[in-house]
Amino acid sequence: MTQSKKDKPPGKVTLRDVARESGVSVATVSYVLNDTGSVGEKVKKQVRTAIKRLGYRPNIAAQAMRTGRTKTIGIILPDLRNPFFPELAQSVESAARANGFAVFMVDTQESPTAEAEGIYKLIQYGVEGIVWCPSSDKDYFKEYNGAVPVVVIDRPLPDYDTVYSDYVKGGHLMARYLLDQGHQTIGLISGPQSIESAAQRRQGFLQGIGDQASLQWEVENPFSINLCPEAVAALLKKDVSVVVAGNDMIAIGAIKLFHQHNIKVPEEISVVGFDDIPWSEIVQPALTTMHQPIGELGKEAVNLLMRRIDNPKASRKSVILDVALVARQSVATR
Amino acid sequence: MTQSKKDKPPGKVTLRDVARESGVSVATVSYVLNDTGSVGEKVKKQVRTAIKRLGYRPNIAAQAMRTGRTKTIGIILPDLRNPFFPELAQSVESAARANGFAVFMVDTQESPTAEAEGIYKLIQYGVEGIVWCPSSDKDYFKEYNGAVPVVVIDRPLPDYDTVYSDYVKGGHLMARYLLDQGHQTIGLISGPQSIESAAQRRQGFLQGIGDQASLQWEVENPFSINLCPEAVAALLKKDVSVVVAGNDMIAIGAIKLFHQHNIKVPEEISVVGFDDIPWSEIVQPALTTMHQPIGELGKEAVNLLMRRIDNPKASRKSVILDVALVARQSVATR
DNA sequence: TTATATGACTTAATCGTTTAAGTCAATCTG
DNA sequence: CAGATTGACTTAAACGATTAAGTCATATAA
Repeated sequence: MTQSKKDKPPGKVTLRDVARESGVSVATVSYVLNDTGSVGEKVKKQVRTAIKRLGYRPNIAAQAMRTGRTKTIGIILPDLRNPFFPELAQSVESAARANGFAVFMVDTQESPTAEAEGIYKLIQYGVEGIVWCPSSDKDYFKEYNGAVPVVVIDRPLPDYDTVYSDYVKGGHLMARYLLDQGHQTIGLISGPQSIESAAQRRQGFLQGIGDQASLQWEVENPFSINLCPEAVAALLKKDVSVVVAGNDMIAIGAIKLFHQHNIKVPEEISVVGFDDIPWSEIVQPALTTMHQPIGELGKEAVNLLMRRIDNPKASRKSVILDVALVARQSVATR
Repeated sequence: MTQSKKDKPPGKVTLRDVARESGVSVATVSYVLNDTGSVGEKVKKQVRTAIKRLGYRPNIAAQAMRTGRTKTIGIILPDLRNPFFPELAQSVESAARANGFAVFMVDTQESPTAEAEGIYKLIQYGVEGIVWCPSSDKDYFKEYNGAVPVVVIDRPLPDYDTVYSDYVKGGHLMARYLLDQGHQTIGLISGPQSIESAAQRRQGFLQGIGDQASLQWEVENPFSINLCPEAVAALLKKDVSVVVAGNDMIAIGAIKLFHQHNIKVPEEISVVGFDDIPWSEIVQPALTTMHQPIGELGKEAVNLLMRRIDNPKASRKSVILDVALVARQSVATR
């Protein structure tokens, strides 16, 4: 029993242990840890070496209970298998980490109940804020109103801090580009119009086109690689020179369909997407699309969240990020 | 001031509030909450309605401090942008949630320092266990030895519970398949041989081939879509009928390269991968590859972790999951 | 010189739970 | 009917940190 004190399981070293080791009170140790109070240089040194020697780490749960701050945030995502989200999650996590926060991830797998439960759980775990990518248009936070700071990503909801890309401009740019390339007949597969971001893309695009080209048909499709029968039927009419998809997933679905039917992209029909997900580079032909700064979105979301955590009654703020066309090989010049 | 008690911020309702509201002691409330101790039915009812009325939720930080259990685990990933990991993360998160655990995600972005820091942080946050996908072959847990249960995913490390796919069998199956398809000349781009999983794939494949076909060349490449110059040079020799890649990312890199050089896949050269990541379905031609049950991996990892959390001194256990060939269009019959 | 401020600590209350130990009536035992 | 048991609670001590308030020399001011 020579070292009865020392073989505590690591990570279970407490403030009290450090205090005993360095011969001062726990308060003093806490003061040097937080650099508050007033502590003499000599004692500071002693305490710090004791901390090193014992390998002390503050217990965050205890800290949280005392101060009410958990130094955690949550991120709620619809589906990590959708290639848009991993990058977002990554950027949120790294930005949070840079701010000294850890992040709870909840992937709702598009289930509304999971979304509601996830929010509930996160609040229970005491997160100081939540980055929320809504999977439906339901506002599950209403019932927890103000319980916790929230910033909404990718969907401009009226009651929250939000961050999203300039979809309207994106639509515009895409329209101009296609006109410049000489396209006159257009088919549009837009995303679910109940989703604000899908609606804005559509609106921006239509405005951009004006009466300079004709919209042959338009169908609505989920943001998915799987196309609804109406979309398939429309695509196979082959009466347009370019298909404009609500996002890259839909565009890739269209490319796959064309390939199955031996329709050459872009020689016979051009296809464009929106988002610039990683897939758009590896699909054949590589997809011309509108780049969204996904990483920036995450970073900005965390910024907004930190701002609101510091000042819960700050006025609502939205940040809108810029988009840019990336021309690859899925558009032909007419 | 009619409702001075009721407008506490939600989520800030405490046991004490419930106790006051229902006219019993906090202990009693705790007992009905945990269904321990002995409490009369009538009081139970009272307490429960008080809980409902006030919207009480236990404060996990406080619970954690008292019981030492945080009901959280961590997952450490090398890079969410690598399409292998989102699905894994998703399955881990949902399995954890099913067990009543929340999960901290840390994406190290392949940085060893981030990996070390992440582990450190997770322990500090008091996670009860960690699912670890090592990004290098460094064992950062050694220094925290036993501080926290760990299960290693995808890489069979000797000192931990591990879960991975049957890479050797996968290599075998792939070899047999290619032989069956009449391939005689093979080029191999294997993954980093310092990584156990890459080594096992290679070994299984080579064994499977035996002397029934000739290995024209072999190069080592990171698990990435970007090919090293040696790999590019080898591929462009066009002296093989099939290229066997260490994983799907490498395979897709090869397909891209062939496409750039107008080499037809699979007509001129066949390509196979390993993993069956989502990308392999959308690349052109769709990739023939070895399916790993990624979702199962995550689920099993959580199982192992729960087992070890319940019984920290259980004997080491590894689970090896089955693989299956999925034949798509990137292999031609000779 | 006496009062006062300052610096360097310590004491102890507190955060929201859990839980061992106590209390006290009602019930059971012999 | 006295003593032991049980059931239904309450009291209070933790858990590991933070921090307001207190103590007590020593330095400064008047």
